[in-house]
Amino acid sequence: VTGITARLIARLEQFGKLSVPDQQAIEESIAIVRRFIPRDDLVKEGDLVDRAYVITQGFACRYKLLPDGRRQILGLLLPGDLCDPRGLLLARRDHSISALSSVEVLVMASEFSERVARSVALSRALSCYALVHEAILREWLVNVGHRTSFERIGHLFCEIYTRLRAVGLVANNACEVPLTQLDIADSLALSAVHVNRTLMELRRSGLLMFQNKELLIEDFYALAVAAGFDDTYLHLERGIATNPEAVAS
Amino acid sequence: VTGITARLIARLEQFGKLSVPDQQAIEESIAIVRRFIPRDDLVKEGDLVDRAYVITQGFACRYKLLPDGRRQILGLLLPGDLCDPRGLLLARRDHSISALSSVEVLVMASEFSERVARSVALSRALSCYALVHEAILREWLVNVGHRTSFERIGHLFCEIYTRLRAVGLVANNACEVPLTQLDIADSLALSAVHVNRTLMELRRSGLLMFQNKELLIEDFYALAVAAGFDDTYLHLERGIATNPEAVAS
DNA sequence: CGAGCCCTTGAAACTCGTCAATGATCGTGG
DNA sequence: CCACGATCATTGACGAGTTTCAAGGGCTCG
Repeated sequence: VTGITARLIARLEQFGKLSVPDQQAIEESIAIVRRFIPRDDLVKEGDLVDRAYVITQGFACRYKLLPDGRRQILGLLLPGDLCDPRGLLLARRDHSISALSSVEVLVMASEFSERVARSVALSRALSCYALVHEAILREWLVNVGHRTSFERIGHLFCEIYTRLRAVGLVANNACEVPLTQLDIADSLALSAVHVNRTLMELRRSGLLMFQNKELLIEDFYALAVAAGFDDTYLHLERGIATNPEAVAS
Repeated sequence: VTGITARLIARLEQFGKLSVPDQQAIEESIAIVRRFIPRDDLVKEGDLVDRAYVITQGFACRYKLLPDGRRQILGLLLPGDLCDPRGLLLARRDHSISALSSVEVLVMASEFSERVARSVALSRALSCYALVHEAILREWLVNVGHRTSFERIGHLFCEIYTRLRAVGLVANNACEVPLTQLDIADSLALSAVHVNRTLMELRRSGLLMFQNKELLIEDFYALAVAAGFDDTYLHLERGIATNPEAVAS
């Protein structure tokens, strides 16, 4: 648990130094651990939003269900991701969150939001954090809107790979990606059938392997080029990630 | 100008009462007026982000250009919209903003962000505001991903109509929408040719008229049903828009 | 009066979705 | 221990929605 909070703090400090009390606010706010199985909803649409939480294991996703029963996945929540720290600001959530694999989360105490409000640095860091996720959402719109199925899948895997690498979950050019082909299809607005075919095409082209929930990318650069992936939108670089002038202020 | 700030304050107060000093912080932060002609960039990708501003007249959009020259519009900025109040938090912007019609904006003074940081209520209101725009972005993803061209265009017009109505720019079931068919195409990830054809289909079906930058919706409810539009994601209702528990805290 | 932008229309090509059926794997209970 | 249902991956054939290419016309503005 300490490892997770340390990592989370490091991640938030990417956007500006946090004081010791700020760091304590995070550490002391961790209340309980909850576990979910695949397809379990962590939060349902229409729920009164409640606590913030941190994903510690597994993949989850934000999604909306359409009247015809189809599902659009709106974004992935990976280990280390902080969920809805400001979520409690809006009355009703307009989408749901569910587990894609078995998932473990750390639920933050309800005082957390008050402590955040009291700290300028913490508020600022969480706003930055939210901005990054908004940037990811924008990139997904571009992905779904303007890329071929081949590029879309490649791009999604580039994003996952890069985000997992940032939290130390990539080894030997490989990482665990517990997504079904249907999950990928719903993320990219493709049919599962077409994802299957395109996945084989990607494998044949040698750009990636994806089997048994294991993603292997031999030559990341080659895949990135083929998929039009540019990691700027993930705002991962420490130091470059924040506007120096804003930090100074 | 006072009308605009009054409206902006009212809009932010949707998310919680603002004190008199908070309101003054907004009023006194307005620095200069700038004007842009269509296709002018207000902010370019890669720019060091700078000031916040308010659109007072015209339509602008966030967009990304793809390597092949195609453009994906990521969201519309309508009169009354506040732009990037937290924008200066991230070092480099990952997208551009340009004028779609002739546009007039009020640029906020650079102290604005400092004054926001000092006020808990203002920070909170701006976070809510950002959350609403994120919700709109999510709905766009659903729109592009899972709806037919007929529904997509209908949905976009429903959103524009509803947002303009909220700022008093709808009269006699009509409003000015200075978008070209190409703008619509780039917003919805369709070709301009197909937008043209679908627009005629919409007109023939009697659901809407769109000619000479003028949008007319006789029976909004009928269009909303046909397009699968549900305005929840715009979080417009005053009072219902915020979580009472969070307000209390 | 010409240039540029926008709207309109037609025909052909293609990507991708739908429908349908088969296998593979796995956990559960009989 | 095996049968069963469930979930997921795979494959083929067909059809539909959209894109692309191409060309023409209307409008505005310099």
